[in-house]
Amino acid sequence: MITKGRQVIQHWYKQKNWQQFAFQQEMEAAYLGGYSGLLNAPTGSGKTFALFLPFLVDFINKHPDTYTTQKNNGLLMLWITPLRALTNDIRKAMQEACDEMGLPWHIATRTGDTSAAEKAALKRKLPEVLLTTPESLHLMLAQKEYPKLFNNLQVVVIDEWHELLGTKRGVQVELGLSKLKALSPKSEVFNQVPEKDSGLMTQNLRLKIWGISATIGNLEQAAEVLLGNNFPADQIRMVRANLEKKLDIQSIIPGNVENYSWAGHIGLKLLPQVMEIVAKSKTTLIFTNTRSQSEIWYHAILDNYPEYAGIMAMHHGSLDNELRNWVEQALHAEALKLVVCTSSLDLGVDFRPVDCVIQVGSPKGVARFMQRAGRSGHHPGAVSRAYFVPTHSLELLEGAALKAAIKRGIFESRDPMLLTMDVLIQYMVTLAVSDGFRADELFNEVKGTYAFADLTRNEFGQLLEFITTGGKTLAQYDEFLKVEIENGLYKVNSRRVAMRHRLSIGTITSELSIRVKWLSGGSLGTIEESFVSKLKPGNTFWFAGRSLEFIRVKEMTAFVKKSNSTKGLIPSWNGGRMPLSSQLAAVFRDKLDEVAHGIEKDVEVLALKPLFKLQQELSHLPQSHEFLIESFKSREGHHLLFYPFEGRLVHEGMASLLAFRISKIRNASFSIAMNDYGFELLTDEDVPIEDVLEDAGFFSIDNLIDDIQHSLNANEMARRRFRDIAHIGGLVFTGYPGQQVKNKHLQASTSLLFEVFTEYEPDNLLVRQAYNEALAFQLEEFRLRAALQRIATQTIILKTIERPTPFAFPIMVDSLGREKLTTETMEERIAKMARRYGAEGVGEVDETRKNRKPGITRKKGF
DNA sequence: GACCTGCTGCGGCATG
Repeated sequence: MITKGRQVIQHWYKQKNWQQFAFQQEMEAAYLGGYSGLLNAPTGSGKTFALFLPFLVDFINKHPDTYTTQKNNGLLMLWITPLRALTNDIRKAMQEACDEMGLPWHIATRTGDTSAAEKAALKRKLPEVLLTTPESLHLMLAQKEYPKLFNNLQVVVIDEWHELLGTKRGVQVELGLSKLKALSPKSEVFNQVPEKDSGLMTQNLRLKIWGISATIGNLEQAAEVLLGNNFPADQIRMVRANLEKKLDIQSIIPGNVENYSWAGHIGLKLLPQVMEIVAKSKTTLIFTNTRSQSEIWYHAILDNYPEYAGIMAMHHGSLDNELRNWVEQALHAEALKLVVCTSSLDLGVDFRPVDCVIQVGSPKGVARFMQRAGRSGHHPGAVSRAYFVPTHSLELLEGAALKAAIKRGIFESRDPMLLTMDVLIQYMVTLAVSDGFRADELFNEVKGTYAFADLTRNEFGQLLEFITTGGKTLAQYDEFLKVEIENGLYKVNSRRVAMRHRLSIGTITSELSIRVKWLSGGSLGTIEESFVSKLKPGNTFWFAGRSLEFIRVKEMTAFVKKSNSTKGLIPSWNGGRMPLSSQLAAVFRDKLDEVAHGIEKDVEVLALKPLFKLQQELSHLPQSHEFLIESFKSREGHHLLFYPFEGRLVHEGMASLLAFRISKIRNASFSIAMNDYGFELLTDEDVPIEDVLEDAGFFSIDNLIDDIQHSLNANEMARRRFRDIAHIGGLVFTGYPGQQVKNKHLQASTSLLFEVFTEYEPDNLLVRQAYNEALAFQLEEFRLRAALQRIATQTIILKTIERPTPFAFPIMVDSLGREKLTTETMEERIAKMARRYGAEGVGEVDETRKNRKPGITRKKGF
């Protein structure tokens, strides 16, 4: 028999003239069956309705006669997204559906954009559906009597779970869910875990938890993390959309690879080819890897293709929100033909008009490239078109690797974070701020999460002590005594502490930046202090796609006016440095192995043939069982080049490690340079590399941690990590909104705390976390270990070379920028380098490098 | 306080 709910939905589908996909039906069955789990579906696949509609069917089935009149049902569905903008879009879609079906419901959002009045209204009258962010959920948990809000809660949805998984925001979500589970009726089932598929379903578990995730390498684990390790295994389902998305990927191949840049990261040489594609497409997104790169590209297009003025825009994270919103709307309205952007457009609203995506430079990962490619061709059945633009010759092989990886269905995993004590401390204080908590209860709830499954009672005790007394070290400072214990209830009584805590909920930390404003008012975005300090009044710089004259800085604001000059500096920002993912790196090595075996089925490989031929002549093309080391002498000293093809972070760690191990045999100091493919050790000493290689321990993983601690400034890395940890854990207060505490002070205070802890309480959990994070994320220890183990099985090919090879050249050029101060421009120096080594084959280096000033001394290994 | 190519994301008071 067809239920009332199904009937209503079917009718609605018909009116909409929509078809229901198989996975949507599967999702509905799982939902109505009372399951929780993970929906694996890409954006633009109707995933929102795949979850929302079953929820409506369920409700209508339960209230078949009153669903059109019944109001004030309390909060039934909580929908969490990582992006504020998404909450608004989804709200609109849901509200429209409810209106059309005659449900008199209120769908609301609650984010940082919600006004105080609206927030108060939400408390008085709960909406049926609330869309919010992880941070706002925790702010709700910091309110008095918060459990009342969730009295009627039926389901929590975590949208874009893959984006949160692997971050501290993800851990925050886990903790939030653990509380919602504990509040839900029959929550005791969470402590009795039946066998999976035992056939005995734990009945009446009312709260359902569903995650929505794009495809990642560890979907099963993603579901485990989401639901926690105390979730009844018989109530978990995985629903996969399996929508065949047609993807058309092409690499843009430079006309003459031999003359294409051997090094560089900007890629402007291919501008004409790129613009040909743009001209042929309706709407194009050009993705660049850095904010300054998008400014550079935008500027170059305006210079060379002035006809794009007015139909082209830019989008990146340092531009003002107003500007970005305008761009997004204009994209929707088909008013733009081209947008140059960074990953700020990776996620978010669907831009239907977009029919072409161009990726400039390595996307560094398969999943990221897929995500971006998917921004084009959103119509059902449409083909997503994506182009890859290499910024230097060897990068072209990444194009072949990307295609192969996608064909093989390889995706990166998102590794969940474990035992992040800073996030737990923040959560504990959050609960203490509202209704307070009892230690044993909370310990059990928290143990149910994936992140804190291994938390010991002793560690938990240390955290309790920390928030009540400041712990061993800080006990004498009042400001760390936040939480009081009253009859076993941990509670914050001070209004000041409570207020300050609410102000600092969240796990995202960022540097203080300088706002760019017109003299006449109106803000453009933000730039960094270090860039502003280079400017003198009257200087011109390019930002937000405009030529600006710098007037002055006042109170963290740089005032500017319009400039007519077409030349000017382009700001750079200090963003994160992403290494090539290990999955993409592995396929890249496969491709290289094919090359070494003379397999030339890829257009990219075919185009690169002359380059590889030269590599073979000058040195060697390593097969997968070989590890290439090149050595040569120059006026600069002795160069050793290693090629693990394992991403720059691993190379940085391995370079320091090997330098340290060499120095144990022979006293020498090294300069280090690296890119995603390999690294260079440069020294004045004549290192007997053959002897060093004979030493079995050279690539060994024995004493790895110890050697790393000696070779790298591990303390410094941990100290920097500790800054964020101290912020999140609430050890420092970053100031009231609009009057941030100066960075210098914060640095000084976190640095001081780090030292105090290290000295008096070396086993402090937060300090330990800082070291662990440095090891895991800065050094990618796990990957480094795997790489060393791989190398240990490979045959080492040591080649003495006369001049830099195609493999070596990009690494050496990267190191140029770090060399001693000279008056030569980058262009002159590269030309000189090419001449010096008689590298006729060496193509020109990227245009934009010409203007870069040489600066700063070369980085010392240790 | 280092970065030299270097991303993204959120949140926020005081008061009788």
